[in-house]
Amino acid sequence: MENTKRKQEIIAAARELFAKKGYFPTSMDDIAKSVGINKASLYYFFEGKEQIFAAIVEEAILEAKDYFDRELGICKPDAKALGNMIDGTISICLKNGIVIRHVDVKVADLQPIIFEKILPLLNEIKQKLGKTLACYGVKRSDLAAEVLVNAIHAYVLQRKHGIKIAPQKEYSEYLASLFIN
Amino acid sequence: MENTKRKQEIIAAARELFAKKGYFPTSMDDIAKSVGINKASLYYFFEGKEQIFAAIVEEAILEAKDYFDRELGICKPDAKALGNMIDGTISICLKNGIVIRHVDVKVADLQPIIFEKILPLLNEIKQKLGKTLACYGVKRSDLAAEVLVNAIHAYVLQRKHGIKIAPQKEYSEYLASLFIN
DNA sequence: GTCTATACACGGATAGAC
DNA sequence: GTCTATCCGTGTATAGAC
Repeated sequence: MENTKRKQEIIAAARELFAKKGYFPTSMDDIAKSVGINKASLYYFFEGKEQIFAAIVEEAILEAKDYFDRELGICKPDAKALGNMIDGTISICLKNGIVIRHVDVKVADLQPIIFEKILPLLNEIKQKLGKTLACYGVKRSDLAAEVLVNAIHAYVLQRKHGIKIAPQKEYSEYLASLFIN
Repeated sequence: MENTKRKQEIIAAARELFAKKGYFPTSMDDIAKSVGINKASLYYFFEGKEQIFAAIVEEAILEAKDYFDRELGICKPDAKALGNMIDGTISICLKNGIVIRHVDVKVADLQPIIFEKILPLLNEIKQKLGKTLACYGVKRSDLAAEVLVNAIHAYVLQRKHGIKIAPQKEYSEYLASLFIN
């Protein structure tokens, strides 16, 4: 039961490295060193690199889904509320950086199962976001949701890599203002 | 002089593969097979994998810069014109898919020179786009440019990987309508 | 220019001692 | 659980014949 702690350390270290350097450039040795154990020990907890990745994705999906289930239910036609929701979304995506990089998963040619877990979630979020926006009185809410998700996606991607970009709060509020005046 | 043709074939094949599978998962053998020659022959034209990548980036930068120098000069405050410009941008990015994935370049930990070539271009485009939008009467044109570039970025990324997303024309027009009413 | 053959490094993974 | 040692596949790159 208490090996769960080590396992969690590994997931945390790997999440950080994958998000920062990418899946392929991160070696098992990198992960091990970051945790402070020997490479071989990783295989006591996980079957392999893919399984570590899968665990990260699993965890991130649960957390993201949880957040959106809470936040996307309400309908408060208010630019400020929308701005806050966007801000929260960015924060969550920054933490679980890997989720937003779903294309990388496909590119990685890992177990397709992983990819097939993420895509439905993303679509579900888009759907819910669309409904929320519709209730906010936004026209073409389907496209609006698409744009919103994309704008967040790219923002997170750049932030993760230290590329200079607008402050999070400002960006979130501006995004909200595009859809609600 | 006429080895330029083969060189161009290699660049084209590699561009396609890098954009589709990513830099690391693409092997020199993949590229060679795609061209229809032996792996070893690649080294007659290029010093190595990084150099092929650099050549792609070089070419893409020139083409993109050329396009934007032509398109971003004019100021025609018209949603239709803006929609067309966005549409053209997406097309160019789809062709030179790799440019838009500038984060991958950083992630790849290739010659930093490459990355430093792309970032200024991207910023230049953002700048010009901002000016154009400002002249279109868009308020907060700096943030608008950021959002626009990001929305395009993510769109291209998903298209490249066959993820179902709104049709290009529709998406472009909707984006334009967000900024110009 | 293009090939075959091969050197060589790196990274994922396993065996087995402690 | 964690280690050392090692295997082995893959992929970049080179040597050298044609």
